[in-house]
Amino acid sequence: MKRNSRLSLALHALSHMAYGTDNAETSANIADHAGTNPVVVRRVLSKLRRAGLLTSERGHSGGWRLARETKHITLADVYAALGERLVASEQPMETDTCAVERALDARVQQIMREIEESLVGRLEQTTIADVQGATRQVPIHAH
Amino acid sequence: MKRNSRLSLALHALSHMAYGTDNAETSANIADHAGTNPVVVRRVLSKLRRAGLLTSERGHSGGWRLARETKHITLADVYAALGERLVASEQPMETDTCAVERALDARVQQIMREIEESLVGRLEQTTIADVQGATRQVPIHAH
DNA sequence: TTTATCGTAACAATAGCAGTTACGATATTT
DNA sequence: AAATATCGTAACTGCTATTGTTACGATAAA
Repeated sequence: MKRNSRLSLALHALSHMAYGTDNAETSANIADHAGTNPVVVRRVLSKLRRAGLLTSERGHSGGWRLARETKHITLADVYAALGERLVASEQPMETDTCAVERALDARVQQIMREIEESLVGRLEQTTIADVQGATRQVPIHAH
Repeated sequence: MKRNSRLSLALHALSHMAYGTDNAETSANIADHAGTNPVVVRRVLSKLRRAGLLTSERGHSGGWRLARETKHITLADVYAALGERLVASEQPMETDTCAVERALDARVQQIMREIEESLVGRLEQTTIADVQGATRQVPIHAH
């Protein structure tokens, strides 16, 4: 995995869990399928848990479960849960520059925020159910 | 500067140059105003030059000039010139996984590409002239 | 009691990127 | 011609974010 791995890992994991039987998915299992490490999976999914998108159970036969139907989880939910800001970033304004530069800086940051908002708007239009989409009818088998 | 520094530096520099007199802007000058280093500026602006967004002249009294009017440079032009891919990334598909996983992977990547496209669509809606926008009437002075 | 699992801390390895120095190439100015 | 200013670019350093990994305690089922 490389860039945007958290977001794509999250989407991967959520979609994968949606296939699942009643059993909870373990982070080891998810990590296997996503080609990464159980701890990395737990790191990412724990953010989704804090945001109420899924639940986890400790102990023997524990694991992860979706907290809602896939069609009620949007990519914007996931994006927010991860705290991602792909476009805008929170930069404290420089105070030692002249007025023109400060104004220009503020304007650039405002534009970036507007584009970030528009990205989030787009993410709201897609759900995890949509991500499953075309793959949903593929028969389930033991991996 | 920190995240998305290349994009925001590019916007900063382009907007700044649009204020300019007939004289070319030097990378040292731009770097000063953007709070960074001349080499960093040249690194970023040379990509914009290769994309035909601006020109540069070497030698005494050389520097950078816009190649077009600001209203004919969109943020999508800049984004493409920089080769940025904020959402999607070109990941070679894993070949050693099972069919379900491959299908899911492909689907996630497709979704990311669609969102990337939608981001670019949004960027096409804004020009450098728009970035100047509210700051344009601020009087020019010697910095 | 054993086993499987999450939760989390700590650390190592990596990658990407900004910053910096240096210097050649080039063009203007004097 | 010489001096000067500027870009173009390579090479290197340092920083930061991220992923990978190990370890271990807490917890719950078998």
